[in-house]
Amino acid sequence: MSITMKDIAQIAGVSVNTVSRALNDRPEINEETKRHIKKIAQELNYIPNTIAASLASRKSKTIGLVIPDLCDPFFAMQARGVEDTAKKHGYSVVIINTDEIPQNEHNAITTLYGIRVAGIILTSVFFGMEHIEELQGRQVPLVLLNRYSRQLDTDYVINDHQKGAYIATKHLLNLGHQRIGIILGPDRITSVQDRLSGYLKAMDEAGIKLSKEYVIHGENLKPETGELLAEELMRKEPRPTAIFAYCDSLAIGACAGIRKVGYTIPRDVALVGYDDIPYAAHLEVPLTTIVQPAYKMGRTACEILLKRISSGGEQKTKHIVFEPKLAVRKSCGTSENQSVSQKNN
Amino acid sequence: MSITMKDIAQIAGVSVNTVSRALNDRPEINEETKRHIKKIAQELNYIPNTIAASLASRKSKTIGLVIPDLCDPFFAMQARGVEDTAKKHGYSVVIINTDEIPQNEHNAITTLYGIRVAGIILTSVFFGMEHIEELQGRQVPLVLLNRYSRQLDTDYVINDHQKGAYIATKHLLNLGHQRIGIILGPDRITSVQDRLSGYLKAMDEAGIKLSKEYVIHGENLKPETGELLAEELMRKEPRPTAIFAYCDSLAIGACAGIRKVGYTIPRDVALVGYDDIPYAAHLEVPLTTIVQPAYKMGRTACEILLKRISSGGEQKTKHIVFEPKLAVRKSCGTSENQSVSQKNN
DNA sequence: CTGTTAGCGCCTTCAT
DNA sequence: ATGAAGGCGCTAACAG
Repeated sequence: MSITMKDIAQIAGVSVNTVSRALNDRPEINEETKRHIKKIAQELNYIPNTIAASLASRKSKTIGLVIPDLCDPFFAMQARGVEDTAKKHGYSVVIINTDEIPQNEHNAITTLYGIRVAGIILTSVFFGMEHIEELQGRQVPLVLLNRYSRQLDTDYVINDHQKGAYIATKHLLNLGHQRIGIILGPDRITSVQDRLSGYLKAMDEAGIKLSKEYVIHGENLKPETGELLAEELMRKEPRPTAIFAYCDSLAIGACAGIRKVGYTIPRDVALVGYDDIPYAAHLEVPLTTIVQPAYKMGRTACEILLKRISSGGEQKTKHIVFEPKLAVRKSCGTSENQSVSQKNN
Repeated sequence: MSITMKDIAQIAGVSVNTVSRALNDRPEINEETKRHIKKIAQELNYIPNTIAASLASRKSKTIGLVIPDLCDPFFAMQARGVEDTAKKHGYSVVIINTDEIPQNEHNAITTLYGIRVAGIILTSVFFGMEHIEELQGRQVPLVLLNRYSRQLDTDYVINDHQKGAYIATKHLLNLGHQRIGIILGPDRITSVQDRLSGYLKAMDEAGIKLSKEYVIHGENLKPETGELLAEELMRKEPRPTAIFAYCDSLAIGACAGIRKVGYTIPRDVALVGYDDIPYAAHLEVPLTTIVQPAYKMGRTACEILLKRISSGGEQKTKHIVFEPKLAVRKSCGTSENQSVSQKNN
């Protein structure tokens, strides 16, 4: 079958163990024999069987990444941040998409534990934390990305969802809008709740009594969903003059939905997104949005995970919170047609 | 540490072997004891150690996906097609990005072989085929995605690159354009060569003597690169009246580049992309492009790979070629300002 | 420094 | 239908 240390050992006339030591650059070995063994391995095109090594050492060199949807550029960038960092440290990453479906997330964790990954990054955003407790019980190093838990003591890397939503809403308020609708993902997602709360806070501070009609949830974060939700919102009476979308993917769909029912951005309705995916700036109407450093967040999450893996779990939990920033583009109108001068809180 | 079959065996008062048979639903076992064992496993929250199983059975349940860049929506969609399909069949997928760098691709293959994946999908598009021969030598099932090899007998799933480029170029020619520039990725990528050749064929048929100045290659497929290349192209004298971009990512960058040097799409220059990523239709100027069914291609590639894995490699190689389609949008102008009536070849 | 002895957790013969 | 023995390829103690 495939060539093994045993083969090399026989050729070199040493024990398997010595081969192992040579190939793993252990200190307790003669430089000479090491070179010799390495040369033979080279010639035979030997590639070590990582899974056998994992089994024997109880140490895996792969990590798991559980993510809602790779097709969403925001998550894709985070995934790259993770993968690049993992690779740099000799780790591979198994990616599993969940489409925000709780059962999928649970299955993903089971699968990853089955492979005995060295650790898991949970980017999916299901509100239930049972899986997580289970993982903790199984001693699997874990980092939450884009979400956190108040009850559980885990590392996490997030953006300040509430603040971001607050800034976005405030921006719209400052432009003079009052009837501001919001389109969101499923209620079970923690960050959906956080961003909603930021929105509510801003509305409340502005003394605006909000109609519940203006807050609507979709089943997922895909553009198609955003389209539907925006249509629905624009058909309310009176219709909103501004919409805040939970994320850019929904916002992109919202653009289409708004257009479909005959309205124009920003003339009839202002739109703000969240994430600042690379396409936001290039849309038909460039999108005003909240910036998150997706790649960096992925990298950070991975670095923390790797640290926790190598530290054997004995270290204080880390909580990294990135600051959201507003990127003003055309989807809320230019300064000429703004009612109030824009103040970036 | 983590609970094993041995633990279950002790509790159930049977041999490890029997546990294995029960949990794997083997036929040669008493229904009664099977139920009993499964119940115990359940209660203990047992999750089998997949890697131990792999080592013993010499069968892995993970496949490798080598991809240029997850952040490119086209590849992301293909990746999802692969992942969904793999998951459905009980496989996990390890994704490795290469950024189109040959050395990265080689490393990726080594890594994947190291974890003894059941098979590999190579979406990266390096022209060298040495790695592939090596894989074949190592008997690793392999499917090429987006590229193919004439010399090597491997499965592949592609879109007809040459034809797609031909259609795109023809579209521009039919609109009356003569000075058509083309911006491409690195020359070592097979599909870059194929699309270039489709473009050249169309130009040749139209009897247009082409200045080599209008054909430019970039180092990668990122929008930033597209921006640079488009700028360069628009500064030629005389400047092109149309640009065909190797892919939508480059095209999106090209939009920015064209704008930067003071020109407007489609008034001053027409633009055609390739891939039809989800954002193409929503751009500042909706992009005319060649449609590829990315998700389906990923799914198909994965299905073929899984078939080859289960067939033990004994089956004829499969070559799937998807037909490219033109999606006409605004980036080449509306019919009013077209010089020639548009004929979709 | 190197070899020997034991596994890692599971699957695969072969017996029974 | 079940058990015992052996091994997958490697690492981890020990010896020496």
